[in-house]
Amino acid sequence: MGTNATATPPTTADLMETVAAVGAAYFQDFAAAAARHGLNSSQAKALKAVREPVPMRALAGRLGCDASNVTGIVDRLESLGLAQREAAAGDRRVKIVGITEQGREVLERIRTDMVRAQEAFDSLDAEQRVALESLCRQVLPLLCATR
Amino acid sequence: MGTNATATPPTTADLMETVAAVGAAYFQDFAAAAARHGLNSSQAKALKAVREPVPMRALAGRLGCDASNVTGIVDRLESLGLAQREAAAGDRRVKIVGITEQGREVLERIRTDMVRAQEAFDSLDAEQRVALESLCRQVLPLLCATR
DNA sequence: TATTGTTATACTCTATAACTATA
DNA sequence: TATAGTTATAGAGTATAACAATA
Repeated sequence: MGTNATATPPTTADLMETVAAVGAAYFQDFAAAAARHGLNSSQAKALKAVREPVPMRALAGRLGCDASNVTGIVDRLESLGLAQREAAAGDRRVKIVGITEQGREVLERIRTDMVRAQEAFDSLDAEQRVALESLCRQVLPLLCATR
Repeated sequence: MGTNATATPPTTADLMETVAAVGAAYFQDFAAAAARHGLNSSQAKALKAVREPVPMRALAGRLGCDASNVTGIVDRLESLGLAQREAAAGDRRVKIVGITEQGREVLERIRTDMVRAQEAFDSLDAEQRVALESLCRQVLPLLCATR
């Protein structure tokens, strides 16, 4: 049941179409799971990003949005007890955002709440997992390269 | 240079993380390419969806948005000469949206304008393409399943 | 009476600019 | 003076509700 080397390989355009469909479906599943926990996708993405403490401004960079938005996003997480701001030692201007124990639990629940994604990737056997992970890792740096 | 069967397979959680990163990077590339052609991602997604003519309401379903938004989206495509509305034969309430020749050209240019995605998937050899396409196709129906 | 497409309207998310407090 | 975070504000995208035309 390995890869069929004789199959005609898809064109780059075909591959893009298929990968786009997977990406879109995955994101939908993610957003729905986050919503069930009272978070929109930006807030959930931020919660994921603060698993290691990070200054507000750096968080904006990670989320790819303006720094002014991060205030509201972190406000929401903090009001739910999922993240917390701490003053940075050394520079009293910066605040460092970290995840709380409760935040970690919610993050974990969101992931297990992504039922479709769970089923989809659980359906892959060990060899297929290795293959998919490896292909994604090869493709990822090229996709992220700054031009 | 085939898959390494002895590598420890990633957990489902790891796999989800990696696939999410690929999906996000791909979408960014797509949105940037669309913007270079004067379209936002919704409009570009709609242009892709009307390669086969489709009624306004059905288009809303495909885009996963409310029908009221489709009016503006198609207005934009029509004003750029990329799509056109036609009265449906048989039911004078419905309008069918189709792509124009110019629309097809723009769609093609958007794809070739996704330089990072092009490079990323061009970097895969024939065997890797077959493998990635096949894995995506296995996973996709599970990801899209209505619950 | 139900449905299609449209309009009017409100809400959410994001970006820009101005402000404060530190450096 | 420059920078981190915040606030005020405006813009874009989306959803809800009401409407006209048609079924």
